[in-house]
Amino acid sequence: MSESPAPKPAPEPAGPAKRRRGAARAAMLDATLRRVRRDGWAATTVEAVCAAAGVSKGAFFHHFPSKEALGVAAAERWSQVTGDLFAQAPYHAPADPLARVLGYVAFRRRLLRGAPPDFTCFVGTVVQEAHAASPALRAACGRSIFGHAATLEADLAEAMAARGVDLPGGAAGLARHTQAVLQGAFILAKAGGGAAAAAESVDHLSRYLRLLFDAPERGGP
Amino acid sequence: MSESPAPKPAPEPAGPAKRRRGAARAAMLDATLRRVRRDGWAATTVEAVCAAAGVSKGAFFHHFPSKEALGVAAAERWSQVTGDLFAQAPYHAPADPLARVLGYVAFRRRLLRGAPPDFTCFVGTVVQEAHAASPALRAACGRSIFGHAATLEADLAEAMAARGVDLPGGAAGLARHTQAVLQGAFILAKAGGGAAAAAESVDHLSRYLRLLFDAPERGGP
DNA sequence: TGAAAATTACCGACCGGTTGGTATGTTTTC
DNA sequence: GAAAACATACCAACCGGTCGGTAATTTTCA
Repeated sequence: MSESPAPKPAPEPAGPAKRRRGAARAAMLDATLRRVRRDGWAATTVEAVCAAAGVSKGAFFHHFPSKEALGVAAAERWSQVTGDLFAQAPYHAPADPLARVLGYVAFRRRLLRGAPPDFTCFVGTVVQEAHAASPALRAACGRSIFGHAATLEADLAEAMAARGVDLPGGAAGLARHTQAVLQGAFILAKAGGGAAAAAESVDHLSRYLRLLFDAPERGGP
Repeated sequence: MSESPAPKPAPEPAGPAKRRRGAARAAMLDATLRRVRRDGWAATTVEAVCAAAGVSKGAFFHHFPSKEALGVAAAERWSQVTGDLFAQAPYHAPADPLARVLGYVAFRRRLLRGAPPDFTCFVGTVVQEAHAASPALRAACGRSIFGHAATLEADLAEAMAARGVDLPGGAAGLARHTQAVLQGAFILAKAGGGAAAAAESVDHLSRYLRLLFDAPERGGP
């Protein structure tokens, strides 16, 4: 999936202060999410993760067999954190499925504030760097992105059925497209456009959906 | 900008065979484009570039003061190679500006074949990895992406004027959105969707443009 | 014109810092 | 008291970058 606010303003003490047993793993995961979104996957060293999490290198390799395994675990945590965020978001309330879909896009749009590290997607960042070198990481990121897309499918399918809209790729294909627009928006933001450039694209996505569902007779290519 | 076929099936002899003087620099640039599209920026070492180009490390640092400088030069070469490709493409022929715009999208769609390294964008890949660490690289990639977007602006503006379409971001904003969709399509391809997932999104982009220009009264948000 | 001079192109060994990973010891918790 | 949860010290490989040197090319000027 993509994007979210800080996955929790956890205390994260700089030193190995007193912490609940087993908290080290979670601290390393959170540090990984934050660091990678800022610096990228390759530029995030395990020592940097350890320092940010306030643990030693020995602790790191006690919990994770390799940096790659850390990435897979972090991608799964990303899926969970963002999954919760979107599950609890208010856009599910409307009875009209189209309103729920547009509410989702508006919710995403509202998250686009601050600098790229604040709103860009962990798994989107990682998959671009690691897709060739690490099948396991690629798969974990793919599950996150396509899994999140799948959460939109039901609402989209319902809206399409209600308004008689038919598309070549179906609701699933349209759901994937929403994620492509978001991921591309993040790239433009990183290329210098900032949150404004990303928001612009999300606005176009919203407009596309409204055109699509207001004028179902103007179907596919 | 984004994407293209192989930037030239140059001979690129593996060894330091007889070559025209000064060809080393071009060979290194081409090797960089190919390697980075396959492995990413950080995973592409200067020694790998040298090996692929059939030159020594000494030659590399004779032509480029640093790896970062190589990246900037490669981004500029990417702009030039892809600029030529699109300038010579046939989609400029139609008299109707909307036909030219849709021709561009169809042309991009046709390029989506093979594996991600064959159709993804060099500067899009680099900027995601290097935007935080290297302002110079970020700027070079930004120029490439936004510069390519600007080549669509005139046709879009003409089409909008001809059909009475008005949008918040104007023709420039819509041009940037096309690039966001393409960049996002590449991410989905790398996440496991392959060329098919990318093509699906480009189809949605084409549909958006057709809806937008066929129904100008259904304007912005 | 032609050879000396200067510049450019290129080579490959080497260096110092970094990085992922390991081996081993110590503390904490059940 | 044993096992899990840490910490410390260390290592080998790697990577960007440097350096002294050589060959080819171009420029200079008698």
